[in-house]
Amino acid sequence: MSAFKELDPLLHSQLRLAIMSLLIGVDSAEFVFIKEKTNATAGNLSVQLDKLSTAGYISVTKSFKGKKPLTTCSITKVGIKAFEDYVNTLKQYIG
Amino acid sequence: MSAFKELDPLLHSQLRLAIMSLLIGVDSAEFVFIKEKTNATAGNLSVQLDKLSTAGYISVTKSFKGKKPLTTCSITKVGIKAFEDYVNTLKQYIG
DNA sequence: TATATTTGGTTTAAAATATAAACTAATTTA
DNA sequence: TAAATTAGTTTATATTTTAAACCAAATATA
Repeated sequence: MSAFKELDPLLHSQLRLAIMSLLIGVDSAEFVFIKEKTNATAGNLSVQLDKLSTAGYISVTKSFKGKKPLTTCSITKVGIKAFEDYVNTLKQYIG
Repeated sequence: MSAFKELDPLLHSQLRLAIMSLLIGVDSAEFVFIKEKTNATAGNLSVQLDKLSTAGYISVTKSFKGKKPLTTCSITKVGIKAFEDYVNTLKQYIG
C-alpha cells in the first residue's frame, strides 16, 4: 500500500459532506429542507453553504417566497466531480 | 432518506483515519512507519496518536531500540469497533 | 576531535475550522 | 398589539489541526 492521497478538505467535513450527499440526489433543495435533513443549525448551515458555493461546488439562489427569503441550492458539475473524487479517495482509507 | 447519523469526530480527520486504516491491517506499526505512510509531520502525528490512545482506540508502547526511543502502535478492540461503525455510518453519506 | 546533521520524538503556539449565540426583518398568531 | 415563528446572516467563541521550536542521543563530516 502506498502513501495516502489527500482528502479534499472542503468535503471532509460532516456537514458539508451531508449537504453534498443530499444535493447529488436531487435537482435542487431549499435551505430549510437541508437544515432538517442534516440537523444543522441555521447559522452553521449558512456558513457551510457559503463555503461550498465559493468553491463552485454548489450554486445558491436567493429569492423570495411571497416576502420571505428563499434560499435554493443545487450541486454543480464541478461539485459532482469533486464529490466523486472524494469518494474514490476515501476508499483508500476505508477499504 | 432520514436524517444523517453523526460521524465519530475522532475518526473524521484525515490523519487519524489514515492511522486507523493502517493499523487495522497490521499487528502493530512503528511511529516512523506511520509517519512515512501518512506523510504527517512528527509533531502532528505525535498529537494525533495521543488522541487516539486517550480514546482507547489504539495502544501506544514506548520503548527503546538501543538508546533511541521507539514508539509502537496497535489498534484495540474498541478501535476496531469504532472504525467499523464509522465506515458504516459513512456509507449513508457516500452511498 | 570538534561540529554539524540526522533520528525519534514532545511541547507549545499559531492558524484554520466548526459551532453557537446574537441579531435582522418580515409574518403570523394569540 | 405583543409574542412567537420563519428564514436566514453576522459575529464571537470553542475546538482542531498544523507548524514551529525544542530535546536527547547517535552518527557522519571536516
